[in-house]
Amino acid sequence: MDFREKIGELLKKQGIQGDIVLEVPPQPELGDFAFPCFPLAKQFKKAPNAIAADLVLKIGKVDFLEKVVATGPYVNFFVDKPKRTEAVLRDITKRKDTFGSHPIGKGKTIVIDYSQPNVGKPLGIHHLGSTVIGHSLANIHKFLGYNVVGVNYIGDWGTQFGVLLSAYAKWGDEKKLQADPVNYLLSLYVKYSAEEEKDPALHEEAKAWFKRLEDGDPHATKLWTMFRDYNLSTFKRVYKRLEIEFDSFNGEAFVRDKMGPIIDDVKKKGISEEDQGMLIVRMEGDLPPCILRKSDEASTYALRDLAAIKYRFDTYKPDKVLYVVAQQQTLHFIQVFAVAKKLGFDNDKLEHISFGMMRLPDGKMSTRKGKIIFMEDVLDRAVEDVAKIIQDKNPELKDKARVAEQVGIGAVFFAYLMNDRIKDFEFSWDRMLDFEGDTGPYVQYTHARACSVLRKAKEEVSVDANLSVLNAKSEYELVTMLERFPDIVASVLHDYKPHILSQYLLRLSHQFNEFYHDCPIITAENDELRKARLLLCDCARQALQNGLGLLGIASPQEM
RNA sequence: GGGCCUAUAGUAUAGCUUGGAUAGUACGCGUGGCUUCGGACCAUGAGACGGGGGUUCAAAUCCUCCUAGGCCCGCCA
Repeated sequence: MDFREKIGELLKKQGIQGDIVLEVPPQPELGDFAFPCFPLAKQFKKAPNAIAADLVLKIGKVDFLEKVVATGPYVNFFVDKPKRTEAVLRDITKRKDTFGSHPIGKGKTIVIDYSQPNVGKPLGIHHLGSTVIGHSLANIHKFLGYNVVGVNYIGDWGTQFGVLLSAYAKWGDEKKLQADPVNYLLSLYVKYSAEEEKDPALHEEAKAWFKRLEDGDPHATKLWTMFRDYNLSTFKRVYKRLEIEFDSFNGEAFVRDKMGPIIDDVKKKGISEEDQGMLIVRMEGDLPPCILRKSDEASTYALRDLAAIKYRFDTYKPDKVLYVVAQQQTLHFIQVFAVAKKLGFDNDKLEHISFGMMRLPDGKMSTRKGKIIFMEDVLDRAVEDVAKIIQDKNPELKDKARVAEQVGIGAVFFAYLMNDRIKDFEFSWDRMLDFEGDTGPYVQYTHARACSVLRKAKEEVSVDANLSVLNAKSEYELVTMLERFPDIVASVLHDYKPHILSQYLLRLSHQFNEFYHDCPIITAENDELRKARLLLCDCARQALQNGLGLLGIASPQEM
């Protein structure tokens, strides 16, 4: 039953023209849906209040509506609550894990490029944004029927490798490397960056090393392979912990043998030109040119991105390719997408999903300067803190370590995903390690609480319970909140903003807890009411679980 | 110098796409609630739309100028 649609038809019959936009009144007491009459004032040459009153009289009595009243300039519709409750809860019990999905992506393929850490540096907390946004967008697309290709475009090529190779040639120590490869490589990188500031010649040396690597020098290649393998295995360990799986780890190095055709093509199409030894493509307007090849003939990341675009179009035949990459690279993607268009790719399919900077209270993070917070350290501390709380509040809990992991990671993910991705994010331990109020653990707690009630009820939830007994305000408001879930999920993809779902889950949790406090479930005054409330409780539980899952967050049954 | 983004209580933020009723939430602060299903909870109070113009019956929301902050602007990614 779509009440919106039916009310729309009703208004059309009264001679209302154009798109009928129904609002939801700010207070539930005002009604379920509202029709503002302001825009009609000119057409009918009457005051909006009079028009509203008039419409109420004309509409009269309708079977699916409880009543229709004019409140000032608004026509407020009160729907038949039992019918609405019935429709919503039956849908959830029928759909279960798939509640909220609709197959709008069926037959479509989407490539999502996210996380993309750089080899030579450990995963830092600044990778959180791309990783969790990309992951949740991948989950939601899958949920809506898309064929999703999750690509982790590892930064395993480029001048930064020249830096590592050059540094290793100068100060390398194989024993230290083997003892702790990731941290050792990081220390080499940091040291080289510091020296480079004093002696610019080192920059040229690094570029030269990268050129050797790109030209296939066996020694450079051997070291590169070793460095890459060390890092990749630690990356994979972290992703496993985060329960994130990629379909492809094809990074920049993967496309290094696919750049030739791009060079040939830009030359053939005459869109490139040589400038001071570089190969560039001029942009329209005031945009700076896109550099494809440096004067030493080494590739740039723009060229590699173009090769990756060709590979992805050829291999996956995508309907859309999303680049979940920080806002700083906006210009880069404008340029690359523009060149892609000149090369004949449909660049409407390419979209940069940008997000704000992760910053420290005292400024920018900088791997070069060693100002970096490691992802694993944040996870460890979050999990550790959660473990203490569990020890304190629920010492009998089974599987404590696993639950602590789920809740700790849930807190970190949610802390990032709850806000609009476009805003800069100032990292603070307090923010990451907060488990009360508007947080991931609050939503998880609400879910666990619902599970607890269902467990203690010691009876199966009966799907044919009589729902007309659910008349309390908090019951009905929980139902209307649940009703919104499918639209919320779909709207995340409208702007690729997972925080819409996070915010919704907070509101749903608040609404559930209000219901929980107002309405005894197991100890309800009669059997009929208990069965109906158990069903409602189970439906809320299901929606919370589905929603958290889409954000990549676990829903433990106890915590 | 040019371009992109951001600005909402003490703090962190939602609402801006598609203008509409009393600007929502959390932390912190004040008050209250466990003989009832989990207090990682609930109820309640005080507290906010950067500034100026404009459009409109109506602006946090649209336009414009200004201010402040962040990011980017040919051989890093």
